[in-house]
Amino acid sequence: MPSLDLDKVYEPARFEPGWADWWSKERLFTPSTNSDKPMFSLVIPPPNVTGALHMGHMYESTQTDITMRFKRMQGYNVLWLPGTDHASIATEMLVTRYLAEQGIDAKEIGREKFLEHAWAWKEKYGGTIVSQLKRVGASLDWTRERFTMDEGLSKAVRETFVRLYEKRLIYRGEYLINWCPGCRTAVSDLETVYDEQQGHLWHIRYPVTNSDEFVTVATTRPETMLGDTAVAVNKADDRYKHLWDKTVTLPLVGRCLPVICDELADPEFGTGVVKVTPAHDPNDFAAGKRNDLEFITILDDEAKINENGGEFVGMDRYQAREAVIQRLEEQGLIAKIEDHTNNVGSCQRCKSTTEPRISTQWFVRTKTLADAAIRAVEEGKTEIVPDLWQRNYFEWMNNIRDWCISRQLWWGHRIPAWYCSDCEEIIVARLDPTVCTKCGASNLVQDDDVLDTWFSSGLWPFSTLGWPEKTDDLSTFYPTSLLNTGSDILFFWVARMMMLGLEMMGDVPFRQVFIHGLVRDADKKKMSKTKGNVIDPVEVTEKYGTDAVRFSLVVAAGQGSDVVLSEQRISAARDFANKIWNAARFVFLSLEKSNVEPWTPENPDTFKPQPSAETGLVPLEDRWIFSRLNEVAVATAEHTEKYRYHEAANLLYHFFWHEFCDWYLELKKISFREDSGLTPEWKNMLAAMEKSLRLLHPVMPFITEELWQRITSNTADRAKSIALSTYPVEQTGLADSESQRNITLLQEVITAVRTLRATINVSPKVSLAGVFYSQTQYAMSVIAEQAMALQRLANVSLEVETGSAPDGMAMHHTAEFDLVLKIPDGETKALRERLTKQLQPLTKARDSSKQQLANQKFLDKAPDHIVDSIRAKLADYESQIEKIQNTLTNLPT
RNA sequence: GGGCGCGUAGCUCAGUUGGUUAGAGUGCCUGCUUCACACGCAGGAGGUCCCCAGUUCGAGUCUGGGCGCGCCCA
Repeated sequence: MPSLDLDKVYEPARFEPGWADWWSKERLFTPSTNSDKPMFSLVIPPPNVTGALHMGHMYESTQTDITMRFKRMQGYNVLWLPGTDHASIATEMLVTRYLAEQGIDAKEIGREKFLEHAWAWKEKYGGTIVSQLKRVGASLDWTRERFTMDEGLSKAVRETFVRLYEKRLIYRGEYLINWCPGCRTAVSDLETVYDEQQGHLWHIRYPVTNSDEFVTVATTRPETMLGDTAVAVNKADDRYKHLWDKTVTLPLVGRCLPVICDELADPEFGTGVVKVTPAHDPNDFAAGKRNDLEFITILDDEAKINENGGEFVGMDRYQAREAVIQRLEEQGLIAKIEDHTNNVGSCQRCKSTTEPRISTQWFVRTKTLADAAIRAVEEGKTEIVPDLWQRNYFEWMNNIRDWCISRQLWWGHRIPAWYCSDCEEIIVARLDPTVCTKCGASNLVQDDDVLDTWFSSGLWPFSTLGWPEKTDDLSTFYPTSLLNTGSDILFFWVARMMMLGLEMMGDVPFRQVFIHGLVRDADKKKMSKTKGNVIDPVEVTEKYGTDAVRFSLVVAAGQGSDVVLSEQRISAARDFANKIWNAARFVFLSLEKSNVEPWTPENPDTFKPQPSAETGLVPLEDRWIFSRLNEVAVATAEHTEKYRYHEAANLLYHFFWHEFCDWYLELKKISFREDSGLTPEWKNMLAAMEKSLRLLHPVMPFITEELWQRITSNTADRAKSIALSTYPVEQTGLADSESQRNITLLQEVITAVRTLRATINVSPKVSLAGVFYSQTQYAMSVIAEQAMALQRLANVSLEVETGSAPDGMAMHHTAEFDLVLKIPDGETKALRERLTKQLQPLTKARDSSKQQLANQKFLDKAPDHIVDSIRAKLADYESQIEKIQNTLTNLPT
C-alpha cells in the first residue's frame, strides 16, 4: 500500500518522472484495433527531428493531452500518434555544419556518404524532443512512433508522387521560383517571408535607338538591368505613344530592347516606363510570357553575376549593384535617386534574401486539389475551430498557386524520376527502373533533387497508419477525429493534408481542426531565442512541476487566443498544485487520526452521499458538495468537448480551492472524531475527494495519479491508473438545489460576521455573540442547525429570532436576514464609516430603479418580469437604506 | 493596398437572447506562526467597460464613424 505520509510541501520532481516512465512502460496509451468502443484519433504535428521542446510544443501538447485523457476516461478507444519529421533544409544545414566542425566537407564526400552521416546524426541526436515529450507525460502511443523517412512513410511518398504524376497533377518545368542562395535550393512561396526594407528607387535613362531622346525607367534593383529584354509603357498612357514602335538601347550592355505596351507599366508609379527583366522578377516574368520576350538569366545559384553580365561577371548581387550604379553615373545615365521602401523576400530557414530565378523544378498542380479541399470544409466534412480561421483557409485556398516541391538537397525523399540519356524520356515509377520504358536503353539517371518536407508531412495522417498498405490501423483510425495545431502552419501543413488526404484517401484527414494561439512572454512579445525571452519548458517543469506548467498554459488562454506566460503565472499554478497536495495531506493525516484505512466506492459513479448514523440524515455539506461535483463534471466536460480549456481549468481551480477546500473541508473538520472508524461521513468525504481528483486528472495528470493511487489503494477492482478510470458524468439524484441555497446562506452569514469583525477590529480569537433575524423559515433553521459551523468558522454564537432586527440595531442587512452583533464600546467609528460607505451604491441603485419605474414608456414596453424584478429591487434597496440609516442614528458616537 | 481580429480593475482575461450595485485570477494594502497548506488564512482598496453619435423604455453587450493595437495576404 502506498504511504499516506505526504511531504509537507508539494515536490513534483519526486514523483513525476516515475509516473511518466510507468505510463509509457505499461503502454497505458496504446489503443486496440478491434475495440467496440467509439474511436478518437489524432496525429501529433510532427516536430522537427533537429528540435527541442519549446513552450509552443508544450502548450499544444498540453491541450491535446487534456482532450486525449478526457476522451480516454470517457471510454473512447483513443489513439494519439507521435513522431517527427525529417526537416530537409534544417537538418541538412545542421549536419553540414556538424561535419564541417570535424573537418569534413559535405560536397566533397558526396551524396551517399553524406546521407550515412546524416542518419547517424539523426540516431544520435534526433531523439531529444521525443524524450522530452515522454517526460512531460504526453499520453502518446509510443508503440506507434513514426518518422517521415521511415520505410513505410517513404513508400507512401513515392506512391503519392507516382499517382499524382500519372494524373498529371505533378509536372516538371522551367518557371520562375524563389531561390535561396544561402541554402542553394528552390523554396516554396510559403517558405519565403516578406519584410519591408529601406531601399532606393533609381531612375535610369535609356537612350531611344536612333534618336536623341531618352526614356527614364525607375527600378529598385538596378543590377537586374543586365537581364532586361524590354521596356514597357502603358497603352493608356498618352505620354509615351510615340515610342510604341521604337526600340531602346540597354546601357552598359548595348542590347536592343523593344518598347512594349503592357499593363506591367503603371502610369502612376515612377516615370510610367518600366524596365522588364523576365528572368528575375515575378511580374516581369508574366509580362515576358505575355509578350514572348527573351528570358536572360544573369545570376548563378549563389546569386553572383554569371557570364551574361559582361564586365560584372563574378560579382555578388550587391557588389554588382554598386558597380552598375557607378558605371551609369559615369555615363550620366542616373536621372534621380529616391528613398523607397520595398518588400524583400527572405528564406524562412536561413534568412538570406531570396532571389526570383528561372529554373527547372517539379510542381504540384493545386487547382483541382484545392477545390476539393474547399468543398470539404464548406460541406462540413472538416470543421475548423475557431471558425474565424475558416475564412483564412478559404481565402488562401481560393488564391492558391502551384506548389514547387523539388529541393536541391540530399536529405529527404529523392524524387522518383529518371531521365534516359539516350532518348530523354522521363520515367516516374514505383520501383526503380533499370531500362528506359521508351527506347530500352539502360542509361538512366535519377533526378538529383529531393521533395519538400511538407510533401511527406502532407501524408502524415494516413502514412503513419500504414498507407499505402491496407492496414487495420488505417481502417480503424482514419479519418482522424481532430488535429490540434498553430495558425502558422494552417497553409503549410493543414491545407496540404486536406488536399493530399482527399486525393489519396478519398476522405478528409480529420473531422475537426482546432487552431490554438501562440505563447507569448509577460509583455505579450513572441518568445524567441534572439530576444532572450524564452521560458524553457523543461527547466520550469523541473522547477515547478509539469502539472503547474500545464495549468498555467491552459488557464491563461481563451479559445484560440494567445497565452501570456511568465514564471509568476507558473508559480501561481504551482501554488494550486500545492493546495491540492495539502488538501490530500490533510485528508490522509485525518484518516490516520481517525484510525481509518483509505476507502473509495467500488462504483464511484453511482455512489451517493450516505446519511449520518446519529441523525439519519445526509450532512448538509455532503449533499452540497456532491451536487456541486455533479454540476462541475457536466460543465468541465462541455468545456473540454468544445476546446474551451481555460474555462474548464478556471472552473476546476475555483471549485477545488474556493469550494472544496475553503468550505467543504472546513465544514468537514467539525465532524471529525479520533478513532471514529469508517463512518458514513468519512465515506462521503473520501468519495468526494476521489471524484475531484478524476475531474482534475486531464489537466493535472501527475499529482492526481500520485494521490489517486493512494486514496484508492484498498479499493477492489479499481482501474490500474487514474488515466484509465472514468470521467465523472452527471448522476441522477445528486442535484440538490436546497443544499446549495442553504450553504450559500451559511457562507453569507459567516462572511458577514468576519467582515464586521475586521471592521470593528476584533481579533478572530475573541468570541462574538449576536442575533440572527429572519422572516424566512429555512434561513432560521439553517442558522440554528449550523451553530457549530458558525462557531468554528466565524467564532460567533447567534441566537435566532423571527422577524427584523429592532430599529437601529442591525449591522448587516440582506433581503433575507438582519444581523446584530454585540460589539465592544468605542469600536463603532469604523462601523459607522463602513455603513456610510455602503449607503452610496445603494442610494445610487435606488434612485435609478425609482427613475426607471417612473418612466411610463418603460412600464409600457418592458416585459412584466423585468418590471416586477425592478420593483422588488427597489423595495429591497429602500429597506436596506432605511435599516442602515437607523443603525447609523442609533450608533453611539 | 486587401482581409480578419482585439480595446472591460495596475496586469491577464470572463461577461449567454440587450435587463441587479459589471466579475475572476494575479498584483497591491491591512491583520493573522487558527493543530493540511505563509506555495497559506481572513478582510480590503481598485472600473468614464477606448472615444463620439445612433437604435431602444433600457447599451459593456446591437449599428455607424473615429482613435489605438495585433495578425494574415499582396
